[in-house]
Amino acid sequence: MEFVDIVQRIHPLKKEDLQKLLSISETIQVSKNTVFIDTDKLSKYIYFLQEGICRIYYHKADIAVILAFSFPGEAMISLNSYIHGKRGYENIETLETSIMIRIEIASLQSLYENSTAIANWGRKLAEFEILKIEERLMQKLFKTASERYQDLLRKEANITNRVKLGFIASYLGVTQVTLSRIRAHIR
Amino acid sequence: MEFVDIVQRIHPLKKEDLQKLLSISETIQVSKNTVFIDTDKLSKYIYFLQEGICRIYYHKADIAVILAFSFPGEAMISLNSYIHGKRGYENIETLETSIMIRIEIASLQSLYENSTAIANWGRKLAEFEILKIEERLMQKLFKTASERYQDLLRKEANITNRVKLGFIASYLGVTQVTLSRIRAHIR
DNA sequence: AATAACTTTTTACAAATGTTAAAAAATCAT
DNA sequence: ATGATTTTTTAACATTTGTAAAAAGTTATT
Repeated sequence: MEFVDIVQRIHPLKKEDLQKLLSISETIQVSKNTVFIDTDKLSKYIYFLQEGICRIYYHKADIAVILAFSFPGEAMISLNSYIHGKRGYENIETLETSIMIRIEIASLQSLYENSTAIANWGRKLAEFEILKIEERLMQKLFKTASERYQDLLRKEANITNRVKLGFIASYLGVTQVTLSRIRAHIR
Repeated sequence: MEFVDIVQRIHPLKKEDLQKLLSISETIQVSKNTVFIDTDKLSKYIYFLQEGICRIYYHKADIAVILAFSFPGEAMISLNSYIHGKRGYENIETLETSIMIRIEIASLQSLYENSTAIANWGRKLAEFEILKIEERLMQKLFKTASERYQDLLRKEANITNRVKLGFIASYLGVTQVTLSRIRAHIR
């Protein structure tokens, strides 16, 4: 998906404002298994995934718990860095070599202060992030691991070929043994 | 907490912009056990709780699952109404007679279009909501029901006098039987 | 092709939570 | 205050999920 389309889908901008956003964005390639947003570090950038797949995870004691996978078109940020300019909690890692657009948060924020349209774009960006997280929470509250596994397959049919089952089990909030039982049961 | 303080804590506004916000807000009293945001209905307002306590809940099949309690100072909205202007999923009900400030969403949105400062206020409001939901999700992922119960007591020591345990169990995501076991174990 | 390293499934058993029902305790209304 | 209603706890049993270890399957490397 083109970055311009990702931007316009959030909140339509006139050429002039769009140009301002594009002028502070750059496309980068990140190789496989690279942690580009790191717990306890300040993240200077907001990223938009264009190609590839990433995992967002947190550390609980010594094990990693996967909160979500990111697919093309989605924004990826360290929430605490973006919102408070402080060190964050999430790790985000590429699971495949990925292409993404990054924007320096500081530059974006100065656009927010100087353009009503871009401030509203930033508002819609935040609002859509609310819906994304809300969706995750709802899924967690209302659906069984088995249902969530089947939802994931429906959304990304070949994810089991791209992401190992241990990661998917972590995302579902069950052990890999339980996921194996779910898989055995579905067939 | 005064509404002006709630507003300024989200994002400081100059007198002029603050005045615009105040001019479209009104204080209302809502009596106990009133559902003022209702599943499947469009909610025309955003609310800020000044006094009282509310529960945010969803219906799963025939039972209600409590997502959160709202305390003074917090915003309460039907997310889908606020963001998409469509019917929402959450129910919000007063558990005590409450005082709240309400603002018509449509009026607020026209302020967003015409004031950069208020657009940025709306952006910060959305960003803080992200953090609130993120916090809920994190608690759900990383903490046991027992830990979350103790966290709740630490935050609102007398909540067990104001909210029945069946509601607290629903919020914790366990049955009331399990909550009784937790309480018996803590003592 | 063979070995090593990693991933996934299976098994057996333990621990935690749910379900249902009943009893006990607390609260409310007259 | 007393009986009625609601809320909370306890008990017994069923079900689900976790833990640990072994087996089977897959992928990478020499």
